[in-house]
Amino acid sequence: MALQDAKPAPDTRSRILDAAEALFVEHGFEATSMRMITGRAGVNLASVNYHFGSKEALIQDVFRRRLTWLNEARLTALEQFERAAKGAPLKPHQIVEAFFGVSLRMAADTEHGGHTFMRLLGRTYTEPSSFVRQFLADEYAAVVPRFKQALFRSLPDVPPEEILWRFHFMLGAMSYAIAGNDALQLVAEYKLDEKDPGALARRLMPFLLGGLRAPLAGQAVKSKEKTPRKAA
Amino acid sequence: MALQDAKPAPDTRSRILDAAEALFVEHGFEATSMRMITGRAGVNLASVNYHFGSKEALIQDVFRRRLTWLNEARLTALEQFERAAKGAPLKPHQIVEAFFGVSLRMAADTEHGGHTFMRLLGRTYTEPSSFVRQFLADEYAAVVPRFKQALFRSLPDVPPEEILWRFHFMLGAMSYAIAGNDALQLVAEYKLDEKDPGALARRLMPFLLGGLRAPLAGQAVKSKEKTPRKAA
DNA sequence: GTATCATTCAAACGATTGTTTGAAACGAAT
DNA sequence: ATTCGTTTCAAACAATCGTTTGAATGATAC
Repeated sequence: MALQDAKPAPDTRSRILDAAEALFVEHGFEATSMRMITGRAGVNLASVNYHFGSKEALIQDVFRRRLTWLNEARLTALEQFERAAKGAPLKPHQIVEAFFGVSLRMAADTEHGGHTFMRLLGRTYTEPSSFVRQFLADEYAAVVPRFKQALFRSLPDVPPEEILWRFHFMLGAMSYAIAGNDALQLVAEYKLDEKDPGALARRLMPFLLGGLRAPLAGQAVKSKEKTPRKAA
Repeated sequence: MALQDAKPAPDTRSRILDAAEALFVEHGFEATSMRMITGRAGVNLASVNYHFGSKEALIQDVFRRRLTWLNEARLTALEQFERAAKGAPLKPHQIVEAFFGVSLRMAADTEHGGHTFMRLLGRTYTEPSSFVRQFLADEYAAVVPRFKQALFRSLPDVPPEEILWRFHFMLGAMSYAIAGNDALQLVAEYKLDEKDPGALARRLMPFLLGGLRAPLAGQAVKSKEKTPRKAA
């Protein structure tokens, strides 16, 4: 075929990736069998091992396909803000926007699989499997230090350790907001409105910023740690 | 033996529960086999099916053993605040303390398995397996409405829907803070200090309150939703 | 001692797992 | 038309899965 120069056509490789991505979200890595994947993709069972080598390698490729792009987009967004700032420290909301805003926009893309992937990614942060965690660590190695440094400069009065914790908290809130859409039904009766993918971002970003800029715990008061008295 | 009256002795049942709890955190439900569980517990393979019936039933009992107590403790804490308030609406920080403070105190208990269990619980919110989700929903059925109502009364100016979202965000931040301790290593080089289990609570509670009370998103602006221009 | 109960044990069950194999089918180049 | 490299296919592989079985063991009551 000649017309598959632009779009390589739904070839076996990407059909497998799509099917695996969706099934991993639905059932998890372990509970998703090769036969489920190849069955959904409409390809032969052996083709996964032929194209990817193993199930582990397939899992990694499922992530690599989109995670590399995502992290580059986050870096690009950060650098754009930094260029505009001309050496001045960024505002916290800009850094949050660069990291989490990009993620949420990807999660809002329900057509090209971005939504599915972000659910999978969020779920994977708590994935016990060690090789997945190691893989994630490698993929994030180029991004995290840049954002850390930007946050340190942006919030010079906040202890760096505290900033890292809050970054971690923000990551958790976002991941659950995307991945744990099912868990939301514990709290509310309704689901996330699929018709308005931007709604989550509009609700989450203020929460993240509010948490990031919350007054520090009473580091002066160190009497009893029963109940935090008042924060604001 | 006569001296095993006070402490019912590490009987088979609870040895299985302990081993399963630890292994589920370490490897997840699917990746943890019956043979791993019985091997660590030092009991016969068939004893799981004898005492619990099936692997599914074992999983549910692992949760039930501690979750029932946890939810009762959360309710007790809430009712204590409500009694003291004499009908007046509670302060947000009191509600957060009742729900999340109790959880964090359980997570700080590294000796009696509370820490292990809370990691497992946090991880399970994103668990795809349907029967676990259904089970969690049932266990939370008595607790969630009470806290929802308390929050609605406490924040009469905030739309109820927004409150539910923020409750969901808080749940996510806490779950990740506990369960995703491994994910923290993506961000920081160090781990949570095991010697100071209360540290997490002191860091997390201000973050949660800051997010809960953050100013609402600019619900007036509704121009284009390409890139959120400015938030603050 | 003997009967009765609950529990433990080694062994095996069928089903399913990820992976491998060797032949068949395909497309492009000679 | 024939060769070559790539891809697909049905079938089988050993390993492991959760579960079941029936006999051995233990403790308790008669």
